[in-house]
Amino acid sequence: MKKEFEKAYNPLIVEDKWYEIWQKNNIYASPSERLHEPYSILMPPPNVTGILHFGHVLNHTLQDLYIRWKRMLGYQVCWFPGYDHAGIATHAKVEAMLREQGLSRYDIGREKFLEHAWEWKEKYGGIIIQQLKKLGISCDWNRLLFTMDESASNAVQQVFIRLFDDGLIYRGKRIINWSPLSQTALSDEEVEFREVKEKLYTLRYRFSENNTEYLKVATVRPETIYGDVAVAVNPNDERYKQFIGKKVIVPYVGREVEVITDEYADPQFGTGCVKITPAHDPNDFEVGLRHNLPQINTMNPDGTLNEFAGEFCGMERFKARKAILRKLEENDLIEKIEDYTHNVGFSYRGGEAIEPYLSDQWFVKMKPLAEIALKPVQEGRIQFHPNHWVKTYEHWMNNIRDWCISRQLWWGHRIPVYYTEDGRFTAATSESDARKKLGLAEGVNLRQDDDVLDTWFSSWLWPLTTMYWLADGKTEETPDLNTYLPTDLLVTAPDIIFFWVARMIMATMYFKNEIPFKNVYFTSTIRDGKGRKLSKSLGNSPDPLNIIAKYGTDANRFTIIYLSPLGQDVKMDVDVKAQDIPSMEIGRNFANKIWNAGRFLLMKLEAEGLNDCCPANENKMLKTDELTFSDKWILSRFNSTIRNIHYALDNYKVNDYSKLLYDFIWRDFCDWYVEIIKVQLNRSESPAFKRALMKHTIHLYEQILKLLHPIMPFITEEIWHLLDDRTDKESISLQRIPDADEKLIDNTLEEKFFNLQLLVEEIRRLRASINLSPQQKIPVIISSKNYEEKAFISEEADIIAAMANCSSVKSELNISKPANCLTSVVRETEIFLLLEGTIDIAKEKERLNKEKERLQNNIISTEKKLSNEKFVSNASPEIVEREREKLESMKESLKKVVENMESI
RNA sequence: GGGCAGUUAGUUCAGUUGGUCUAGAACGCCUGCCUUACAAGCAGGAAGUCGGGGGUUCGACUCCCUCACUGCCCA
Repeated sequence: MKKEFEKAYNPLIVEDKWYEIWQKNNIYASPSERLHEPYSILMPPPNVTGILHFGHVLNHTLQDLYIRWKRMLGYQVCWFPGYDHAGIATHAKVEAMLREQGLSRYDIGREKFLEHAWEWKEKYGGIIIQQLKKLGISCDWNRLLFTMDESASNAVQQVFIRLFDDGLIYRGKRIINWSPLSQTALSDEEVEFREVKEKLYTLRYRFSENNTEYLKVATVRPETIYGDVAVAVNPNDERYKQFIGKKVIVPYVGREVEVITDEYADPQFGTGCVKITPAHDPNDFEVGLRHNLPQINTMNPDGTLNEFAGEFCGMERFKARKAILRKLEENDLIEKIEDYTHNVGFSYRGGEAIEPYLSDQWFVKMKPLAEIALKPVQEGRIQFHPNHWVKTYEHWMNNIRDWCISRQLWWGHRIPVYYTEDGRFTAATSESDARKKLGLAEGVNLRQDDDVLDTWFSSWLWPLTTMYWLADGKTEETPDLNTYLPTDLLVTAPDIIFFWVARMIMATMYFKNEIPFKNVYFTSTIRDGKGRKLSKSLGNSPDPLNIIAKYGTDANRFTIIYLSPLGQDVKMDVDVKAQDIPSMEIGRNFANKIWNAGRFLLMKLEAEGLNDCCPANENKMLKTDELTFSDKWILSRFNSTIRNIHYALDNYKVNDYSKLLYDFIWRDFCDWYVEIIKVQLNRSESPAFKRALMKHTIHLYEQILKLLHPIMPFITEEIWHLLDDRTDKESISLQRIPDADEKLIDNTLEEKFFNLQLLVEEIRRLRASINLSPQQKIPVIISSKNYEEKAFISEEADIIAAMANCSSVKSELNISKPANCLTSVVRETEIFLLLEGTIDIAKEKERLNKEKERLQNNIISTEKKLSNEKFVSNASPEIVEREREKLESMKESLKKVVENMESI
């Protein structure tokens, strides 16, 4: 036997070895020119600061599964990898590094800061890419794209200029989501809302003309009172009609403001009076615009109050809230304090509470883009899996708001807008280009916008930049675009449907009038045993690399697919302390099973001296007329499995794919067929036949490996090489995956084999009922109901004997029960287990009685059904006929059971 | 408040257009086995009134209504 076949499969060495060989031979490189039918996938670019988590494992396994499957189907596949520059996250890392040296970014300046950022990226930025390689993925690493690469940056700049020139990008003073921690604006999608328990303070706004009277105004943010410019009531609120137009004093602040009416004031909320603070609340901002109110910004970018907040200037916002409340309290300006639960926005990156903040920012006008992006999804040109995400997508598109794209950072694509000293501006590729657009003379001084673009402003171009669109800022058509756009599949977590999926559709539709991808697969969310999302902050996520080291990549890949049904979350027990996920044993044990099946086949070939025998018949397979019943059965099962696998993958039921393979390999192939070929080898005297049978089985096994390869690439590659003399340049991943041969699928034959399995299992059950040890082999007589079955049983007697551990299996036609035996009836066929010693009559009677009762109950319910005229007339004839046959068969079986009971 | 999922053995899930479904599998559990590929294994077993209620139908896990609970998304 080949020494490589250890008793247990050890994935560690095998996996590293093959990934290196694949890389060395560059077998997953994809040409730009169209040679065959293409199939492409865009890898969602991981964040450059990121590290591998289980979401990546699932996501990349799915993508690799499809890429490998399609590659083996003969498509020209291309999987585009890359990573993004993660503006805020990277910026924060570099600033933290500087802080350690006692420096701020302003101390060293923009240029030096960027040098540091690039250094950081080179040093730590590749970690996630290296980790992804551990997953065995077959993307084309030659195409690795970073969003800040020159080619992608050129496209980003062009896109900004074009959208600006088309009037789809504008600059404006708006309330945006401000991150005090990162000191930058965020888009709406980067804000996460969470329920927070706070207090609702009802404050007293005294009337100017009569300061013993006051309006009660409820607020959760008393620290913003310095920005109050009005108090609003609903125009229909009878309670306050008399106060409209009157002046009130902002408590403690002392500013006199007017009572105005606006629909925004909700009579149901609080007292029905609401303070209006246009610079600190998006709704108030709108109210302010409607009523021409001033906007008083009382906060600094770092979240401290500014000089407009009087004595609280410089105080952090939440500390200021407490301090202001104390003052209000002292001055008897608080009416009441209630518990109040509401949603508060938090930064997606930094996690701190978002500040609605008034500032100048750049926006993309989304309405026109949403319209063109909605169409292909509604028309089905882009399909979502599971489909129900379409509704979420539609809702977002129909209620879309403009996208804030400017970020007050240095790391990222700098906004290509140039300003004159007198405030004119345009978007351009360079200063001189800008001068031309503005009609200015060569020497005129210009200043470029300081801000950079949202990282997603580069990610939304992913379908284009990965294919070198506008790589030089000019070239529209590229070979890659011709070959691979639209791509076929996008696999992504559902939480970035708006961030990314929707916007890629917008960009690709707008700039290319083409869909970016045909299918979007939304992955499951991975949760721990308690149903909590795996996350760093909860500390419930083991490092996937540790789990891989323990169980192997293939095992991880298989298990995670096996456990993740389409559209539902995956729950796995995790043990972070031990860095363990016990359910990974499913995949590991399965890999070991596959391994040992291969080990057995090669051992058998060698042990029987078959590998050297009959050189003339080197490649001889079994001829059709040499196939036994069992050989035909496994071929039938195999081909229907292939058919079902292709169907499952075509319909994104990856979970079914893994289960089909698991069941077929473990149950049909290993438990039954491999055991049966042992019998078939034993009963033959002909080495030539034996060799042909082994060739046949090994060929079948090899085909199984191919079907398995997309999900377990390493073990299949390893075994495929052990089965034959193959060079490292050859790879199972480049082989053709088998197609189902419908001619070999025979349901009648499978049904017949199923009956044989029932007989074997019933004999085993009889043996177990009297605790026979495996050493005690007992003779069995099977009494068939007809001649055809009797012949079949004698034909397969040796297989039944081997599978059910009998000393002999004798086939008879309708004989009556011999003395001293255990009996059972399986679908009218009787089994007699001949015993030497005495049998436990009471126990046996009890067992048979149970069976009798079961049959009787079934007979009664079936008779009831058949005596129901409405059933007979309404149900389809086949159903009625089936019920009749069932009834007859059960009656016959019952008769035999009763007879056997009586003759004990 | 609006929308979308889901609720089936101890656990995680299958269950295709309603009729071999008196509901399957895997893991776990119990029993017996180191049977010449595999103890990471083999054989056997126990375990569910399919979330509650109502309806349609000859027939409902499956279709409709309603309620409850869980999760997600958006206000």
